[in-house]
Amino acid sequence: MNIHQTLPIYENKKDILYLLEKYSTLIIIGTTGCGKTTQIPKYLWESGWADGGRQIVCTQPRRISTVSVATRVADEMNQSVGKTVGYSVRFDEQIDDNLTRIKYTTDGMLLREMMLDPLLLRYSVIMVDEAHERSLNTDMLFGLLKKIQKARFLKKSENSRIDELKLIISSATLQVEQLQKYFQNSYILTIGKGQRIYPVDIMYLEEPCINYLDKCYHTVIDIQNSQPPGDILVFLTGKEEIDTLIERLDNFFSTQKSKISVVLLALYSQMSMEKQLKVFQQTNPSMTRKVIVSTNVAETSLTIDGIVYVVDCGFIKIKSYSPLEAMESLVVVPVSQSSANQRSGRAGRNRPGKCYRLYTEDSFSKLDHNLIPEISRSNLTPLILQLKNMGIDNILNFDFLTLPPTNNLASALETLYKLGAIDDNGKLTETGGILSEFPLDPQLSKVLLTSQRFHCTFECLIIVSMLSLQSNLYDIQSHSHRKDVLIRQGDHLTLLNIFQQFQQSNYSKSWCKSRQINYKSMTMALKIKNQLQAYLKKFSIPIQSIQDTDEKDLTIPIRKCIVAGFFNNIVRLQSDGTYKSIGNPLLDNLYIHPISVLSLQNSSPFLLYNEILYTTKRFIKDLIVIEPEWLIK
DNA sequence: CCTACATTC
Repeated sequence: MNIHQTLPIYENKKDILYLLEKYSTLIIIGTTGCGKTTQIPKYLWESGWADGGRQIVCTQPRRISTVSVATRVADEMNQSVGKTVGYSVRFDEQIDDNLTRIKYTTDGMLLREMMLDPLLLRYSVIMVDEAHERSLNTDMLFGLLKKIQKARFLKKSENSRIDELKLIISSATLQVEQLQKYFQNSYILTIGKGQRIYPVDIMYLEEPCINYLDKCYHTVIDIQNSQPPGDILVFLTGKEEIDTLIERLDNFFSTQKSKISVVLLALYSQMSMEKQLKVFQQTNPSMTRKVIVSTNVAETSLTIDGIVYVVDCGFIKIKSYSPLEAMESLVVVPVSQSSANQRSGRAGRNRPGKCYRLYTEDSFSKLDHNLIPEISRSNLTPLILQLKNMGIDNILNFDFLTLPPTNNLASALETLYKLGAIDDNGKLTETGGILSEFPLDPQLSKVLLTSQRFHCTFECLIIVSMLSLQSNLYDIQSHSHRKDVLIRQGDHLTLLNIFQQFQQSNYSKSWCKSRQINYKSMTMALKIKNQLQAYLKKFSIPIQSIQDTDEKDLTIPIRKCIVAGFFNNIVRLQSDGTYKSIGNPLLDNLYIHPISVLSLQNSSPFLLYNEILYTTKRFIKDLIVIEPEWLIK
């Protein structure tokens, strides 16, 4: 028997093909490992869905899984990836325009494609995978795909060359009634459990615990002292908790003698690749026991073999957005039932396992089934600009699976209006059209676009690339490691200097390391810069440097461009030494974050910030000094 | 003086 025929999905092959002929949308429920992601596109290809130059596309929420699944499917077909099976993610593409019939891509990439080909006519079937995660891009895809499906259905009657668009929505959880109602003429198909999943014993606390970090500590020690060999995966909410637990466990185990020694490993996405890979290194289970203390990365993004015990603290750190303060922040909230189940499932990949939930069974039953979708707790400015680009003028009428809070929609529209991206009627302007094409936050695109007028595109391109990094630039906060790169006039100019010196060092890893600058972040900034450069060329924007002008203070034009994008983020010095927003009365008592170069010495009456952090105080960071008269425009 | 989940174009 062929190995692929042992996957549970094989039994459903005929059903899937039949149901897809009959219904417009097929909703497939199947657990991880059931083979839906790898096998369904292949079945469709075999049965002719990619004939006549058409393609089958399958979207993923993440880059890594997109590349790895495409590679695996190509491998199963004894081909290299980029022939019949290809992938397309940002910065990396393996597609042959003539040969590729099955394409894996990120949902963000498919959204980009829609801007060029609004009906996505090359695709006969679009499969949206991991729909239960409800990522921002997945939710946006839902609304747009539904619209495309309708439009193609209507056009089909007038133009025989246009095909109906078939959708497959695949989800790991059972809560799909909402999806079935949402997609017309849809059908739910449940696929048998993955054969490779073993049973996991779930243990709850008798009494709720006060300090879950403490409870984690004792639970790990108990497992080590009383349970047979097998690695442990602990879920916590963030880096600091992880480091604390590891330190405490290290102190304990270093004084203990036992037959099986313990290896303590942290896991979070900010870590360097080398450190992450340690988690995957095989150890001899009769000699050592790995204890991996992780954030949510291990719940969805990374899968580690050999885990037998899972310890679940019951909490998760998520993004939350306040439109009134125009501020995103992170909050710790109880996990959802589906997250908890996903976490416990990590214990049963290789053999039966155990999961210790550090809360009571009663608390579990009271948890929400799913978290609030990301679209309801995000800044929607970029998303709405993209919708406007696709001709969706009335955002309130857009068919969101979950309608985001009206406040978030309103504040996004207001920002777009102030940026000049939409007009009084809410229609996309010419500027807005250009802004939406850049793979950037609209405010950053605006800085870049404005730089043409001030002849400093070369400098702004670098600053914008550095600002659009989502991860930490500095490994250690202290300035003392970076004295030679700091520019006292502001953080943006420091970012520019860091990038240029990094380039002069020939992109040296050790140059970064000796200054405690994150190398991963710097290489990402370089990739972003190169990509943006291509877009500038597309819009015929020359990359002029301010150095080539006869400007006296070279920083003034650069600072003016930043104001053009971030005019909402201006603060004024008050008599007590704190800053207050000039536009938003809610933003008061703001302190300069110690990581800013302006924390070293500053008494400027007006500053512009790029970020507010709400920790012990409200801190503003990524700052430059500005002149109030620049604001009148 | 310092509280960064995870993603994506």
